Amino acid sequence: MVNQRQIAKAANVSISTVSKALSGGIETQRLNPQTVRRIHDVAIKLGYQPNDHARALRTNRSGLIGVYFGMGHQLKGRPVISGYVASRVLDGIEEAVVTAGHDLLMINFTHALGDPKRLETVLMRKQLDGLLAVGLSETPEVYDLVMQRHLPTLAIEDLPSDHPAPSVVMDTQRAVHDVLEHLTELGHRHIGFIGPLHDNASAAQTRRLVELKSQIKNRKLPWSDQHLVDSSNTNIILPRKDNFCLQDGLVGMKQLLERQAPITAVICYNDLVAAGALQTLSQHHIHCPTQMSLVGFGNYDVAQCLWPDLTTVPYPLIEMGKCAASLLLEHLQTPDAPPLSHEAHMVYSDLVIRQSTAPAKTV
Amino acid sequence: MVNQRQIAKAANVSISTVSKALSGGIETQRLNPQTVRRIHDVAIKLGYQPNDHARALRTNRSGLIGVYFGMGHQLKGRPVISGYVASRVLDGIEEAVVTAGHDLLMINFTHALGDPKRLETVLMRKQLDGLLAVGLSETPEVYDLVMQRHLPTLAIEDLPSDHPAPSVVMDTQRAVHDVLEHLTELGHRHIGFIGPLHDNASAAQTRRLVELKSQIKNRKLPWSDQHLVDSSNTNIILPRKDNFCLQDGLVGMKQLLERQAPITAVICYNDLVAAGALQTLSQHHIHCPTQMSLVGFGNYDVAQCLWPDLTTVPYPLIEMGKCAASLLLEHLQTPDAPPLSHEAHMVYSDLVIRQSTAPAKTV
DNA sequence: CTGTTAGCGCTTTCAT
DNA sequence: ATGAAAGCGCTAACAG
Repeated sequence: MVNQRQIAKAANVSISTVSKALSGGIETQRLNPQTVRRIHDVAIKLGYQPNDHARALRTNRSGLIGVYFGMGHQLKGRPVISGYVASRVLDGIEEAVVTAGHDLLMINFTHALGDPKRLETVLMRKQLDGLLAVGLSETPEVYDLVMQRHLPTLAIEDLPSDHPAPSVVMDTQRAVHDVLEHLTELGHRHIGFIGPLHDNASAAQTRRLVELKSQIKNRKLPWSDQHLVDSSNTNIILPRKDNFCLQDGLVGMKQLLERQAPITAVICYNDLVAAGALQTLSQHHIHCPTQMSLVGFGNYDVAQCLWPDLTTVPYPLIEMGKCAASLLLEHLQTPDAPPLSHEAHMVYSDLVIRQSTAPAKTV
Repeated sequence: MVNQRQIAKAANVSISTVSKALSGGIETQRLNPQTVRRIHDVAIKLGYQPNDHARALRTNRSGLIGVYFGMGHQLKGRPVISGYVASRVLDGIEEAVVTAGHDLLMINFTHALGDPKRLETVLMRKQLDGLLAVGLSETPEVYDLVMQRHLPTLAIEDLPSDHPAPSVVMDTQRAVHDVLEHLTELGHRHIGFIGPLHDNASAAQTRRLVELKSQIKNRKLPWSDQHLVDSSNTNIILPRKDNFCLQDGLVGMKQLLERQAPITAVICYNDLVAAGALQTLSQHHIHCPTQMSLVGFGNYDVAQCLWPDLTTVPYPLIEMGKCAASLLLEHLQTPDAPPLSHEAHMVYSDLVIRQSTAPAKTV
């Protein structure tokens, strides 16, 4: 393994000159350009790569960004990273972090559910430069920890409600707006909503319903308990099995139909739910979209595999990961930067209109 | 940040005694148990955590495992980690690595497609202890690199065909056996196969077809070009868009039907393809499973969302990741271990029988 | 059983 | 414009 000493010897300079020449910073400019060039040439010829551990030890900066996933992403020992949300966010993060020349260290709690100690441990041992956190709201201790240690941190999507942290979130308001705009343009007025039928709705899922209610009210569309199915409303709490979202849709749509309300369009809290709803519709011989329009959420792969394929609001998770990572890295690269802004950065993506929505039947 | 010196002072011992006491190894046992206990107490009271960089610098072992994804996982700039295969494998790896007290460093080539230099760089800078590689077959240079550097490496699923590397793969033979057993028990004899209709079949996908042909022959089932649709066979090469697998199924099943062969069951190279095939069937008013049985591969989420839901062979990717990581870590923890065995470790998971397969029509 | 010492590779004053 | 030297926190060889 070639180090600076060997370069120094080969280039006939001292080891500290080598360090300065290769640092690329202001120090480099103070050196004789010829010396710098010579050192560079030697370094390349010898195939030099700096030792990140030595550098980290000396400078207290590791070049590592940590990724933390809250407990919601690993409920009941289920895998974390292959989850819909986690994998996409991670993809965005990875792209931005690697592009910026940093490296990504996975930290999570698969084996220590709800134990923020693990994060603290990694933090101390690995000297993380920053943290990206998905699902902070469930573990305020983690938030306290990073604040106390002044660890630059950005929350993604799911931030502690009581302490507003620097964060990147989806623009739910706009999403709901676009869905309602689309449906009302098609002539729908009685619009139903199928929400989580289990006891573990995420902050983002909750936001969707709150926002929907508010905008439905603003638009003066009809709304009552009849239009909504979720566990607050029905006392149905489905077990959270592998296919729990699908079940929510199957059961939710059944509920909705039994009520015989004059609903012509249903919004589902995600695409899997919509898939379940679609199955219930076809079992009841109700044709989608001519008799009932359906809107999903997320633009999952499933959305394209169904027939009819789903009109849906994409959940720009990759973008969100990328955005959060970029903001964090920019912050880190600015010396004496002011603390990260506590206002949420909004990310959005346009409604994808497919075959599951059609004009409302004119009665 | 508390270090060993502070512990030494507080416990009235020398710094090297602290190191020995906390090492947990054979050195610890040579010390006075009382001293060890005292040092431990102090360490805990002060909240000591070792500095991994210092340790790595000193010992040349970083405690880091790298994960490498080959180019197939990031075709045309598409995201890597959120891919079906990558995310699941990663999940298994993460679990095993973190359980064993190591940490996971993401390395990949999102921004340096086909550039093994990037791996080399990370290797040198970060002193990786080992590597887990998914998709090695596409980049033999990477394989050469790790061999040359004696970096303990385990390939997952996709190994270089010419040089057999230590690897973990799915037991394709058994998978195909179980599918054929199931179908023949149901009375099917004319069995079709829809393979990749694009020019980038993975090694695993190819293996499935090869194995199928071989076992069909052994069972003396009818087989001809009529039973197969893939790009070698039809000159159809679909563009690899977002939903390319679905398209393969849509188009592939159409081809198969046009041939009017007496096929009663079709195996698809994955569940998304089966989803496409199902759509084509319903457009042609052919009922699945009574008129045509369908078998998928992978047990994707989609498989459960379809109607009928799919009989499918699960692809035990999480298990495979876990298995590979465990093997690697075990190897690393054994001093003077012999090189990793070059024989492939097999992982398997049982056929999931759902609604898309039924007895063959007796003509 | 415990302490002294050297040094891993790098950055960073401080001198020259 | 360059070099000498100190030291980041830890481990390991050696000495006592």
